[in-house]
Order: sequence, then structure tokens, then C-alpha cells
Amino acid sequence: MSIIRKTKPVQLILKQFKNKGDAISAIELIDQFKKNMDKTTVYRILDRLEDADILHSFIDQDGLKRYAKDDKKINSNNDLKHHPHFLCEDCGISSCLPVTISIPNIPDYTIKRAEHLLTGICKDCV
Amino acid sequence: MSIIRKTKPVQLILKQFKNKGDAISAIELIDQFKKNMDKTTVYRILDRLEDADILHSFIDQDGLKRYAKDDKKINSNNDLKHHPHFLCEDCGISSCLPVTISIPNIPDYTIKRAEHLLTGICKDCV
DNA sequence: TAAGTAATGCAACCAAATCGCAATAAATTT
DNA sequence: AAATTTATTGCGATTTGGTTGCATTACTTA
Repeated sequence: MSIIRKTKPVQLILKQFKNKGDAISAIELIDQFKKNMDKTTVYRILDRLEDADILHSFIDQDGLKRYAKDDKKINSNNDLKHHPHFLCEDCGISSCLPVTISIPNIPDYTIKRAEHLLTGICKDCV
Repeated sequence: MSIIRKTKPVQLILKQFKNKGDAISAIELIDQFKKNMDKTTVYRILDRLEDADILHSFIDQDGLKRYAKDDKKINSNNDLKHHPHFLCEDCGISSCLPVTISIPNIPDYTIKRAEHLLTGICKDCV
């Protein structure tokens, strides 16, 4: 179900993620493409791309939904190993950090998903 | 600046955090105290308590702001060591897990804050 | 190229959170 | 204890991120 058609809006958004490796918020995309498509379209395309495992999303500390290319590295084995998202306070750039965070096994809890959001200053803003 | 006065609304909310050790969302409190105070008041009290380092907040995967008692263990030394928040998919209960997550030092990045949100099933919902 | 159906645009809508401002109530001063 | 100062509250209006319903458009594939 739900094969993704290559419409113009879809291609525009996909290109955006090809250019930037970072996590992009829905409103950034809405603003960026306000000439090209409706905001509902943006939301729905992002939803579909997430369904199709092309993107994954998380909610940042401002409560904004952000999307990034899915790297399939999550939940590879029994141990939960994730990489954190980083958000620069200064320039607002967000990226997936190339480090791995492991979570100790917690008795009585089944962990399905984990989101790690680090906030601080990136290398370009020092 | 901004000393917190012990008004009735403030005391009610503080008592709530004394009773529950878990993270409470703003709307839960608004709903709970809808007879006692306005929602704006709830938001503003939470803001002030956070300013005063009595509570700290994070945004959960539904985009809701949640507050918990500040435990002051964050940023004790150079290594960043945090404990994660856990949110049960089933019952919606959230809590601060008693484990420590350490983040490897990342060159060129200054990490100021970190939020770890684990989602899954809690012991009562298995 | 015609048919079937996914995808879009538009307008209305919703919920969480914020703002301005007058009214109120702590804390301080006298 | 009354007066003053100033933090805090309540209320209504507003903003914002996101969703929904529905008629229209445009991919796909046969």
C-alpha cells in the first residue's frame, strides 16, 4: 500500500534532503516551498516518506518536528545503540552526530525507540 | 531577579510534583487544576519554576512539554552524564529512569544540554 | 489514451502555547 | 497595621504547528 509517486512536490522535497544531510524541520520546508506547494502537501509528503522509511522524524526541543534521512542503523542488534541529533543554539543547524550512544539494559522496561537530542554550539559557531 | 511568591496556585503545583516523581505534562496540570486556576497561570508557574531550577522540562515525542523535579545531577563534571526519561506507549506514564547515559566527547562541539527520551513498555504494562 | 487511484490545493478547523492588560494579592516599608 | 510596591493572576484574543474533508488534478499502467 501507499506507493510514492514521483510528483513535482515530492521530487523537490527529496532533492532538499539530498543536498542537506541535516535534519530539516517541517516549517523550514513549508517556508522554503511556499511558492511551490501548500503546507498540507509538505506535511503529507513527509508523512509518506517516513512511512516508506526514507526519512525518520523526531521532535526537537522547540517542539518542532524534524526529519532526516533514515540511516537504518537504529536497532541493528539487541543492544540499543543510537546516534544523537545535535542542534546548534546559535545557527540553528541540526545534524546527526557520528557517535554512538548505548543505553544500559533496564530491567522490567522494554525500550522500543530512543531519541537523543544534544543542544549546544557547533564547530562553525565557536 | 524574579523571586517566586508562594501563592496558592504555586503551592498546588509544587505539591503535585512532591507527590509524583514523574514528569508531568503542562496539559495534565491544566486539566487537573482547571477548577483552581487558569491555563496561562499554569504555563507561567511552570516557566518560573524552571527558571528557578526547581523543575526542568523536555518535550516528549508527542510534542508536549513535560516537567520534572530538577535533580541537579546534570553536568556535574566534565563528562556529560544524564539519565533518560521514559515514556510508556501503553499507559502514558513517564518517569526518570535510574540509569546513567554518558555521551562521548565530540570534537568541535560544545554540548550544553541533552535530552534522552526512551519510548516503550513499562513494567506495569507488560 | 483512457481508467483507476494516489496526490494536491484550499478552506476550515484544532490544540498547545503565548500575549496584553486590567485586577489582585504577596511581600516590604513605614 | 496600613500603605506601597511589584509579582502574579484571570480573561480574552491571538499565534502557531499541525490536521481534516473534499473536490480537483496528475501520476501510472494496462
